[in-house]
Amino acid sequence: MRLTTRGRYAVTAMLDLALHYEHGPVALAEIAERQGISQSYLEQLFSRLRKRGLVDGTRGPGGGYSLVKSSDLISVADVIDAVDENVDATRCGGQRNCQGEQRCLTHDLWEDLSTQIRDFLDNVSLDELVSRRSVQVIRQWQDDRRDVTAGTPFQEGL
Amino acid sequence: MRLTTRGRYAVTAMLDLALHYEHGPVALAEIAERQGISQSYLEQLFSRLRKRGLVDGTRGPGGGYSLVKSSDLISVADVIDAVDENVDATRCGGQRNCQGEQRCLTHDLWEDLSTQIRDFLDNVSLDELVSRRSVQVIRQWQDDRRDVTAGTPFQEGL
DNA sequence: ATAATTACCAACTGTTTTAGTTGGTATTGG
DNA sequence: CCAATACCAACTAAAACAGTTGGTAATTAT
Repeated sequence: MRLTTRGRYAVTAMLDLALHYEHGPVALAEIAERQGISQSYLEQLFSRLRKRGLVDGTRGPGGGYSLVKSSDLISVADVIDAVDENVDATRCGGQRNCQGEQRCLTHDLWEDLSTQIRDFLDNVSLDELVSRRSVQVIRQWQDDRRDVTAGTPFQEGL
Repeated sequence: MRLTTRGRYAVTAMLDLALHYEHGPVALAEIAERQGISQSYLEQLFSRLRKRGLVDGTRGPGGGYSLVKSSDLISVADVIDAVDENVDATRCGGQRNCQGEQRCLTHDLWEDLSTQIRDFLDNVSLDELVSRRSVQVIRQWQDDRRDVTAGTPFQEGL
């Protein structure tokens, strides 16, 4: 399992969606503003998320994205997998037997670690993240801020 | 804790060193040949490893690198830390409080995961890797191959 | 002394990935 | 019809990665 910043972006965006999709679809522009991620970069991420059947897009005014499954059925690992589908065929990127007859010395080590990471992320659902207090605090902050200073983004965290 | 391919290279090289340093210092040329890593790239990695006090270089013919501490006192996490010292100040790269007042939504998640990974890698010593059967098998293969086809590298695994 | 062997060092290079931009088309609600 | 949205492909700037080049310094063997 690869861990990239793109994966982190995707999880953040999906969590934002999980936090706001009760009132209908959420526009990417909203997520982009709240989370400080470029909208067209989000488009690329959501294109992959949609192809993996995690989200559903509806066009037109009032449109946006919504979750296909309920948030307790989507794990963080699901999101990362959807977005990091790229496979690094050249090197021993983790899940690959390095070359012809031989494996690299530390192959098993990285495979063990990868399993460990996957186990961890498989067992964290979006729903669980939503219910964390630390998340709720930030949600409140972000939602309030948006009401006051709509259209003036300055923060750009993950 | 960041996981990069550079870290993997470093761990592989350090493991090679742990496997061969009994007969005195090991030249980078040897490690480069056995593990299929470019020698000057290894130089860069060992420069960092030396500054962290993990290895010691001796110049001149018969020279090379040796471990400063015994291999059971060097963890995989030590090696990775030495080599990935670079800090990503701009984004929430893991150990950083993302911006002024606010943290990113998933900050705690990544911090938890990072702790998990560190716990894992802290508890794997080079010595433990040396004693793994999978490592011994590859070691045998690599050492044999070198005796026969010295100077003809074709494999380039991690 | 000299030559060979090694570490050590800094600057440069090609490739890939990342994050973002630009400029569109398609669909839909008001 | 118009505005808002998703959807799409091609391009771009910057960074990271892996490696190269061209050295200097120290040490051993001859």
